[in-house]
Amino acid sequence: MARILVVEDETDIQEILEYNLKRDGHDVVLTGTARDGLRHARERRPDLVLLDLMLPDGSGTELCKTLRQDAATRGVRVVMLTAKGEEIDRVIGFELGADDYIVKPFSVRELLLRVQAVLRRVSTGESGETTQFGTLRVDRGAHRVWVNGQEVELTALEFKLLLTLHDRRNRVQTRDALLSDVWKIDADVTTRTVDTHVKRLREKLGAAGIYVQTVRGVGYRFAERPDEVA
Amino acid sequence: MARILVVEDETDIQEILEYNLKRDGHDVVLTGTARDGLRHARERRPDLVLLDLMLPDGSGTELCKTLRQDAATRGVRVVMLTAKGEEIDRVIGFELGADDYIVKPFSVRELLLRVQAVLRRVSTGESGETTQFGTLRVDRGAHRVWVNGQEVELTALEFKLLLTLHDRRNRVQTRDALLSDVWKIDADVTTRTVDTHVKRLREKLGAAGIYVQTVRGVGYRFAERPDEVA
DNA sequence: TTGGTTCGTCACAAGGTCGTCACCTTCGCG
DNA sequence: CGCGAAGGTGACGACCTTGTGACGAACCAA
Repeated sequence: MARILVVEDETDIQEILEYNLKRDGHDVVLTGTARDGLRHARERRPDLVLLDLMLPDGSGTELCKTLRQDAATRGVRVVMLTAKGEEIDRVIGFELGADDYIVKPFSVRELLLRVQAVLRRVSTGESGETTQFGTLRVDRGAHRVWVNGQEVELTALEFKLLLTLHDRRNRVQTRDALLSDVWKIDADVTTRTVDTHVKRLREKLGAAGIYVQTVRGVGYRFAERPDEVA
Repeated sequence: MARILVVEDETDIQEILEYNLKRDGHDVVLTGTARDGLRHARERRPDLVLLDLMLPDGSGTELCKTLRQDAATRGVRVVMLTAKGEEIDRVIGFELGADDYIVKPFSVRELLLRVQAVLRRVSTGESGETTQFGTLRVDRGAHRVWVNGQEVELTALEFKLLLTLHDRRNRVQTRDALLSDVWKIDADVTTRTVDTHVKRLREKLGAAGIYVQTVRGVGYRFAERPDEVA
């Protein structure tokens, strides 16, 4: 189905990834170091690299950056794996050019779904960096947002909130889910905080604010139109 | 909030789990053997199974595998409980498709957080969450409903009621069964409340309201045609 | 330090939701 | 047909949820 390179030093995680990815019909190669990872990536040009943030011989972020810049690995998709609490978040991950970002411990299902999603974007030619959604354009890497071509200034938190909603569009997100995905692990905030930031986000998005929909008694949903067909 | 099956032979752990999960608003059933666990899982279709690795009548890994393969328990989430030192089985647990694992002795807080996280993925993770039933289309993830392509706005409670009826379609649900499945655990309401909400649901579903059928003296049934029997 | 920005919380108001009740309609049965 | 019971219906009030503006703490750059 796709060629996937796993760069991860913990052998049990390696095994889990190998077993499940192969079961999903992928062609899997395992490496435990950044050096081997880069070599394999250049030689084999995998479709996707699953990349641990913490590696024995260097950080995964460096490798990620290299993969992005190296001509030999142009077009390779990168999904970062990070342990909870590591000083990186979604936004930083995206700045490095990662296509997605998964926090350990992760559910196997979730991982497979994300991998599928990234691969799907590859095959449909959708860019990993910027996405157009209705009148809204988002550039993850540059951290910029436009509504009808007009740039909108968002704070880091608002941007992250928008990304999270956008990435799970057409799915209701409970306030708790948003809190755990957008806010820091140790953040001690109430669910009402989400409301306030949703309000500010809508405000800044202007006309595109209607994409952020309230599902009363449940949470928020990002969708194009009220009657959109799922 | 969710139906949780605990398969664990140590009674003190059982008690801790039961107490805390119930306090979190979950509906909890306890079993101590793999056999009972499987039976309950098939009958009750819990949202989540908390599964001890070491059971008196067989390993939890076997049960996990069975739960994954059995059509009657499709979609059930599994969280494995393992004693320290059973590290090897951690990998096996993931390979078998467990959604998470927790090492004993665990902090109650951590357990509850993990359970929450896994349950949240249930409602947001799965793809292909829309089902077509006659003229009715339901998207669980987005919390949206269409009748003949026209979106219908349901409240959280109405939506849950519809899902519950739909999931047990062609089978009569007594008012009491609906109350315990749809309403909060501590809800103190009369069975007539169900009637009222069925009425509101039918009203909003319009033409598709005929799917919600009254079985006089018993309860309600969700079916395509009035004479359909399961 | 100072000034500006960002963010979390609060209180309030508007409106939505839900449980109940009284009354009406329908059904099953003789 | 008439009766009683079960279920449908409409209305209402209590409660809950969310949007909103304001405020102060924390942070940061100059």
